[in-house]
Amino acid sequence: MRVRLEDVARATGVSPKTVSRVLNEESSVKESTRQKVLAAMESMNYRPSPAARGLAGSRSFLVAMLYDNNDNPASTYLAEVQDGVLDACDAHRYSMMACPLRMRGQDFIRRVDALVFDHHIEGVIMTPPLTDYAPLLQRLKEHGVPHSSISPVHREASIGVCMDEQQAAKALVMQLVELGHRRIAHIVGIANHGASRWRMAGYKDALAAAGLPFDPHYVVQGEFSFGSGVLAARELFALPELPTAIFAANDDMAAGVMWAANERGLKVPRDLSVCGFDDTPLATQLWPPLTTVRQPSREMGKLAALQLMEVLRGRGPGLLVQVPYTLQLRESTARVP
Amino acid sequence: MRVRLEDVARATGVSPKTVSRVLNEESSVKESTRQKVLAAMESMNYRPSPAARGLAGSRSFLVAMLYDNNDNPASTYLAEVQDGVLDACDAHRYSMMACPLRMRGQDFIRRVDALVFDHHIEGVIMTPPLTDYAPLLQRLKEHGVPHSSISPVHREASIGVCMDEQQAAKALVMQLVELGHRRIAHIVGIANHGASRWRMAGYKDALAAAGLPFDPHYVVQGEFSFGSGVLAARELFALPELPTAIFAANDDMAAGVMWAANERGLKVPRDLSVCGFDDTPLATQLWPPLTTVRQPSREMGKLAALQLMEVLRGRGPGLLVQVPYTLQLRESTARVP
DNA sequence: GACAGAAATGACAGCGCTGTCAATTCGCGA
DNA sequence: TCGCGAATTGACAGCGCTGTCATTTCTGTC
Repeated sequence: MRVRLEDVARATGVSPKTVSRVLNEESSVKESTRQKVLAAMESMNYRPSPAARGLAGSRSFLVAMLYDNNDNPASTYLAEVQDGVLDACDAHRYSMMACPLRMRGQDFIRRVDALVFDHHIEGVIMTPPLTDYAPLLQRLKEHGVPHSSISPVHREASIGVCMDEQQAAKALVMQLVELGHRRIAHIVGIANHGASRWRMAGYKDALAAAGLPFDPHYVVQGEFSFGSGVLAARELFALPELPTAIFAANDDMAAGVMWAANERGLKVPRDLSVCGFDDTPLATQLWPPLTTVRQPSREMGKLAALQLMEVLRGRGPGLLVQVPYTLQLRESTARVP
Repeated sequence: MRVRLEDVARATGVSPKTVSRVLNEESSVKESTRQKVLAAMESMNYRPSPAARGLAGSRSFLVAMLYDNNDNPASTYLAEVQDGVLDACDAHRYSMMACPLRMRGQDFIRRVDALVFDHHIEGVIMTPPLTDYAPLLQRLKEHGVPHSSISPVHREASIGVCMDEQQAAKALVMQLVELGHRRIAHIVGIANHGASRWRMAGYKDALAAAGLPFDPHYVVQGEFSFGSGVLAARELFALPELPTAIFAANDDMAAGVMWAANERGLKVPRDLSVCGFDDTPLATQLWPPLTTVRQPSREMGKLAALQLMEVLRGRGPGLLVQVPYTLQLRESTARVP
């Protein structure tokens, strides 16, 4: 029926345990034996049973991708990250379970416990804002589950992947300055997201570098959603002196700004320059196409998963790797008339 | 350490096998016994080990969601479907593996075999165009794996979920007719997708019902992507008599049409009415907001998964359930001047 | 009240693999 | 050549559950 480890052992003339050792890449196997076993596995088309490995050993070859399910602000982002994670899993013969978590209530405890106890998941990959949700981190720590974070706020203690968002935001706003803009507004994202902080910090950095004053009136609170971008823009349009450029902390809000500009009869980029952050597909689907910062979500998912697996395979402590950003200068920004 | 089935048995005073029977909802257990066992499970917080169940029995409590990974046209759609599937899995204590498949090459065979042999998945949920990919269906059949389809082309032989897209498209185009439009163009989706056929058929139905002639010049081939929408619209704008309304087979292409309209200096909806299909988040983020048909993707994912589980639990042959559509009339369509 | 047949329950082996620990073989200096 | 620690390998039990088949306990009938 099924080719078992024992069959491979018999074919090779060694004990099942030795085959098991080869399978698990344990070091104490003579190279010649290893080759023989590998050859037999290959020719017999042997495929280990995850269920049996899970039952007998402690390993399950399962990782979980945890993400916030409360609102659905950027499902494109999640989809891309997930694709990247799956890529990495594929390469290392891991499987991934997608696990949406509701942050309010105790749901996440139940879910995490289920993952750990029922499925013996070996590790976790998280996206913001879960990356910095203390109760969750706490629970993972209690269970001793390694985790890899994508764009976590606390960079010191984390493994995973991040981008220098502050530097990217600064570069983006500097572009606006170079185009002659002096009244540059910023729409902030959800308060406790790292992304909000860094992008805001970059905005301030750029103002400072350009010798422009920081005016709190030009900073409006948003919450990463299209609708909040509309509202924030309306607020800015009510100011006595309109900004000539608006930097929204993500593309969705930037789209909202452009929507509100249309509503108000302002022509982008003639009357107003707009830029966002993330370079979601939306960015090139707006008219005019949106100037933004490309964040390689898929790549980041993959790298985060790879870092996790390094840890799981005991190949090192795991790193927080940094990926480069790219400015995407498009038609939604222009020189001040 | 861990509460095992044996522990529950001891606490209840029955044999492990009986507890197992309760766990698997087998019928030959006296009701009073069943209650006792269930109570014990509850109070001891017993959680069966999927690995052990998978090893011993034939069941794995795993289903796979298969989707096409070639291009990434509508990741929002996939993300919503996946959320729905996860919902259903949660309710029935199943786990889901996300499994992107490349249709070209033999990749899908390797992947499917891996799912079946390695993970013993019990069933599969598929999205278009996989739902009608003969080699895949063939392979699933060979393995005897039940599958549930979302919007499959061949409705007779399938279980899963669908929507009356033809009727929906017809209703949408009828709306345009009622607004006074006579020259209504259509941008078709990728050729072999059921969605393309049905939406086209609904378009024709509406023309016929309104007594309007079908003019092939007003039908342009697209491929569901934003870019293809732009190209198709440019083609239409090159016609001697411009259409007064364009029905694109999905929202992304409709967004492309609006983009091209901007490019061409046409004002939507004053000079041109535009409508799409799917009601993705994009629809409300465009200016003006897009008239479209709401397709409840998340609900559809959930229902497809539920149908699959009905089959897996032997509760019936499985149905192809139909979900209702909703017209979303927004500002991208207006009365002909 | 005895008995056939159905309903409910239990004993036991084993799913395919790995952990533990013991046994064997190897390499090398004395 | 002998002896010893290190490098390899193997024997065996058991992970937590379910399939098979035997056994016990109910039913209802005459």
